[in-house]
Amino acid sequence: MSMGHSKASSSAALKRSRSPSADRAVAPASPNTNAAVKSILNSRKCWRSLKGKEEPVWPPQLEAALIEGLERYKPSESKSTRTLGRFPMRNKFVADHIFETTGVRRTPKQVGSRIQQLRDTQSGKQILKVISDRHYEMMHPHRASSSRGGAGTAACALQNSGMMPTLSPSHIWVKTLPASAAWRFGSYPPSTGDLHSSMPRPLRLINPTVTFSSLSQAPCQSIFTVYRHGELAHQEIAPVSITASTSGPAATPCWLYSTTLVPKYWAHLCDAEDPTSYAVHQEVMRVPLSTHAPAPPLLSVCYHFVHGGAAPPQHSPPPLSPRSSSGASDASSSLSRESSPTYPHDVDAKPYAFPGGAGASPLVFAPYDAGSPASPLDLRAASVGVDGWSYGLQDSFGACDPIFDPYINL
DNA sequence: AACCCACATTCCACTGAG
DNA sequence: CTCAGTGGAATGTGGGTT
Repeated sequence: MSMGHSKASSSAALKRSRSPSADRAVAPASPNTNAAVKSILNSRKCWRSLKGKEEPVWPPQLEAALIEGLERYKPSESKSTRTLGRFPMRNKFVADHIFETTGVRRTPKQVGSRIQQLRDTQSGKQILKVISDRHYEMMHPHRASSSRGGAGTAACALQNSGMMPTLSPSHIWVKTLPASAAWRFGSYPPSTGDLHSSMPRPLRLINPTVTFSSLSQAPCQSIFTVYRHGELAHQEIAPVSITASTSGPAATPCWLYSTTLVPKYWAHLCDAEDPTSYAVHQEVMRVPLSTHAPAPPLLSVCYHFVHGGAAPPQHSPPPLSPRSSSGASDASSSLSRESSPTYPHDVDAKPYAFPGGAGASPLVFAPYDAGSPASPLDLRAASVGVDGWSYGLQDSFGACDPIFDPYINL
């Protein structure tokens, strides 16, 4: 029988190499997808490259797009779906999704092959099981989810299996202009979910000092990973300074943690004509770093740069099903509630109610005071914010809830 | 040399349109 | 009924590791 598929990638994979950045190279994606992808990446032992190229066949960003595509896929009602337990057009959907999100073409056959591989790994099996369980439930909504172990997300599978690797990042969108652009005021209404800076500026006009707060003091450092077009571009560790503040709720003393965003790379970002091609992932880790029992980061944030005049991508970070189907950013989703790891923490996790912020909101984004254009990229408690936009964290230190669905308070 | 692993290719069962 | 299209299991391939 002739194959009905286009020939899968004529360039057979001939080279293997160590992960391009397997330890932490996860392209910025949905926090939940990130968790799943991280687990998959952690279980990978080596990477094959396309023939004649250094490019891996399934680099982290494609892996993320694949998982994301699987999450987004909704099976159509068909006989084959019901009787065979198959998912019609799933591989094609995923292949298209990969192309749409990464610009890289992978054939449905390659997708199928990769999925087959994933099924052979423990973490991949868990992830695929949860995803396919949800697909089954879409086709058989009357069946109780418990019969198949419950529907959820790939990340949920990891958490349930105790494999949740790390805290998933919050996402912050920084409206920016090309390096050569003249700075002008402008704004657009925020979309849902994540944080957005209030006005577009060239990066060089932003002071890259990031400040956040906690009710307790713990020495830590920032690990920055810079991605360009989803590819690892730079990595560095930066110190975090701690200062005392008395501006907490009801005059509760708290600590302000300050760090510079990618200090060795910031100038490079400022010079970039298209800063939107970059994303910066920050993880704040307790120091000294434990060598025998790797701790999850205290804080994980992805900074995205978007064109000032344009609305930020609605799909990035791509929401996962079932959240994607509703389009809602739901901080109380079952996922977020179920996903708190049990890592023992010794740091306070008390809420910090910022002025004007919702009591339950993990993040508070305070309005910009347009009076001072010397604007640092100021991520700090609203009560001490001077300029730019303010950013506060609740429950972040030690709580490690992977979902920091922020409230935007503009 | 044997083994492992990532990925490609082949084969098969099946659906659905014509 | 035929056949194109599809998903998935089985098998093949080739480079790295032991």
